[in-house]
Amino acid sequence: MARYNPKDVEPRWRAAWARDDVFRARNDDPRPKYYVLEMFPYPSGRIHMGHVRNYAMGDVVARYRRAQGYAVLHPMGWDAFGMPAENAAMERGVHPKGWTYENIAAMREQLKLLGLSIDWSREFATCDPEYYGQQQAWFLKLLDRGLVYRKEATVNWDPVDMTVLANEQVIDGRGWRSGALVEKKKLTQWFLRITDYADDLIEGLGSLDRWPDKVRLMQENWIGRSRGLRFSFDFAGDAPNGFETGLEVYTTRPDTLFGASFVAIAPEHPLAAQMAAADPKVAAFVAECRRGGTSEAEIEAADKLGLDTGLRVVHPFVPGQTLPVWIANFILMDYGTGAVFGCPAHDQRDLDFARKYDLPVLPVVLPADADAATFMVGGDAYTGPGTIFRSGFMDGMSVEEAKAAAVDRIEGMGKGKGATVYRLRDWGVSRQRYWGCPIPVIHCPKCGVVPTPADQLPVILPDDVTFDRPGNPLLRHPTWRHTTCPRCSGEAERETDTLDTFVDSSWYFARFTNPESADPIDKAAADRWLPVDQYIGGVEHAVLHLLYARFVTRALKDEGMLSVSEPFAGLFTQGMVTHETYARQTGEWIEPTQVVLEAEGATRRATLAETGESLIIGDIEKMSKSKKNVVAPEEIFEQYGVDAARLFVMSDSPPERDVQWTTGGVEGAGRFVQRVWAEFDNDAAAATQTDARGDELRRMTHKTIKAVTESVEQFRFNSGIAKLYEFLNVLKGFQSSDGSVAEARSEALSVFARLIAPFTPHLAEACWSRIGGEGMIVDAAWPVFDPALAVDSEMVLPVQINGRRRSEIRVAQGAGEAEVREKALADETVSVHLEGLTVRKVIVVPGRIVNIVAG
RNA sequence: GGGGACGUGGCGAAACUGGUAGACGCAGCGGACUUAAAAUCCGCAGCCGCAAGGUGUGUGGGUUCGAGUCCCACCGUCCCCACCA
Repeated sequence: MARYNPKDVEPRWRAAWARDDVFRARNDDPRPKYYVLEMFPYPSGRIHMGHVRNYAMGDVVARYRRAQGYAVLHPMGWDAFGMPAENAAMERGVHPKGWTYENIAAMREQLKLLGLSIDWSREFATCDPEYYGQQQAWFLKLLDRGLVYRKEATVNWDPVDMTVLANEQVIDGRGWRSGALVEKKKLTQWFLRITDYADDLIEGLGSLDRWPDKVRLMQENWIGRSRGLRFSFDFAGDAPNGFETGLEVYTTRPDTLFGASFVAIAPEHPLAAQMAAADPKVAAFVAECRRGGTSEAEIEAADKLGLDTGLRVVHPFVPGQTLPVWIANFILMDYGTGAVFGCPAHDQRDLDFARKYDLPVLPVVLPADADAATFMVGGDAYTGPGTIFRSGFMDGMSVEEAKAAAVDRIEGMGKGKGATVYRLRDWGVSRQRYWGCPIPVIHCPKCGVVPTPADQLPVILPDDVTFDRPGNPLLRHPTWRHTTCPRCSGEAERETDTLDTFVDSSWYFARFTNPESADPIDKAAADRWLPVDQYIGGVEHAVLHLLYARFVTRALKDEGMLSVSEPFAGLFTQGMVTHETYARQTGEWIEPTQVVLEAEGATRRATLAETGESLIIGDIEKMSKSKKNVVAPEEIFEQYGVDAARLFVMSDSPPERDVQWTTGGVEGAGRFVQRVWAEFDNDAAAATQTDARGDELRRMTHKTIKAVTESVEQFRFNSGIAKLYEFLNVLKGFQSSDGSVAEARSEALSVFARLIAPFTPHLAEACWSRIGGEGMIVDAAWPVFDPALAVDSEMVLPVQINGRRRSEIRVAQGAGEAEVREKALADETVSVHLEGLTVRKVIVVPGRIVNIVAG
């Protein structure tokens, strides 16, 4: 018997799959389709364990569906534009293009080692002109439809990457890549009108029943729909210039209008700007507000600041009552109208502000158990339900009734309208970077913004650029941006901004259906394959990529290029690969490969291999270079084999949860691979008769088929793998030398090989070949579960007395309740425990349990 | 501040719609093989107890014949959003 040598066996099977081109998906394949996709990687140059886990999971699904007879599309590509390539260019003087394609080549080789069932013929990178040129084509169609526009806006400026960031890319006031504090800057930028689809994007979530609730909720919160009232206050006395129709505010609490004691506007509000121009005191205040940062800590610490403008507005419901207009630092210009009315009694921010500046606090919502005469608001605003009081026509109404009544009244007065407001902003897609898809428009001094004519696409990035200075290389290229206007043939300039790389990844799944198409999307191919049946990736894209992709899919559908609204019918968000960290007493991180671990009972010790120096065992964290807790996949493949690595990252934790990489764990997986092979290699078929022992094995076989199938269907790979371990342990007890089980055993081996094939495909091929399976296992059908063969003839029922397990009885399958009851009461151990007690009740749950209630 | 998820052995974790808690793996312990070690194989193992038995799924209550699972309160950890009117 030879030891199984993955280094020898695995490459052979990969070569065999490639030789037969087994994973190529054909658009004219008549079988039902199944599209499996994992979020495509950024070509950093090296794969890491996170990739191994992500792509192994997708491969399990793809191979399982293939075995079930689906026409499976499982493609791979590269999310290849972006900052790291430019950083490399600046740091090491390499060209982003060369750097990127070299990384792709290196990573492709590493990914291929994984033995994934990928159709490599469809591979592309988003930085291929054939891809981004098509992106430019649909971008111009959206421009034509008015879904793309240009405006001056205050944007998030990352001073390190020297580019604009979308709101989604600002985390706690810092750039998501650079970590630099983001600044506010006014720039003319390109936007995609995602807000046009805000409602539809929320509605659509309802149909995504195979998405995690968490992600749907995050998207819903991100879009942030709120219903309220938009209305205008008239000014008392002369209205400022441009505000003749009043000061417009937005509120979700029109029911509290009688409790209003001030109106506040944002420091960036046009009215504030106008007053600042005339009054240095106002100007100074506005400047002070602008200084505050936007990070969490700064907002937490920031005091409410306000300045009374001296202007007053008229209360819409109370004749003669006026309210002061303040400029306040806590009002956001880009939400609602940038102005609110303050009702301190029922809003905490308004209350804090009112207490600071000594403004009236007027309760108008009375909690159920409070007394109207004595109810007061102290330091906490009351935001709960209740009855409206001190509010004229709304008195006695509930909060909800009053909201509707106030909206009706304001609408009747012609002062405003019920309105829906979203937190979601339009998607700013301009990036002042080189390594991205050029925005295909031309700026003509006479004609304005002119789309690049279709026959001049793609607008290709020039290769001859320099990175010796920060900023956008396209802007300082000597010739690239100079062109002629397609309309008037006069001198004109190309747009030098490039598109946010999230645009690239918002439609690649559609391009995979026919990457060769002369149009952006081959509609027939897209109709054939979309939506993606199972999409797999990290939860960090819950609101970025996944929201953008849903939006672009809708926009392209409205353009007639796609038929689906939702690109991903099923979504799975997988957890990360983590590793324990080790550090010297000095705090210096130490790589796992240099650490020796020992255990004494429950105590674990780590020492430095070289010196024996005692190390600190730190937290378990996501593998990262900075903590030095990374394990290189290639070294693991070399040492234990690809299958062992794939098996381990899926076996130890539920797929949605983080998995902790341990040497012991992967060694265990490697041992299992060896034991599986030994079991197959040992097998020598003998006689073929089957008896009770054979039936017992057959029952186990069919129970395992059921369990593993369900595990794969429900993304519980860890449980499925555990069942396979168990199956192997049982199988060992049924050797072919025991002639009576030979037939059942050969069925068991055949089933085992096919069940494990999605997880450890190389090993499965070797086993299949060893038992003389027909063809390759990639083409073998998934085993079929036969319930009749899984039924035990006898079963063991636990017997409880007063809910405590005391004994167990053996009964025939399907035994009647009376028989079970009788047998339970007759049981010897049961009688002992029942001594001195009276049986009051016996509960028999068929096939489950017996509980005797006695006292 | 708002929203959400989760708390099970030394560790990662199982447990279908309420029905034998801890499957499977890691680490551990014992044994076989070996001159020895490694590897491999066989076995033990929640905790307390020699045993009988007791006890046990973050804490405290509740519903139920029966609760890891359902309900209430609390404690803790993690994630998302955040001066969003």
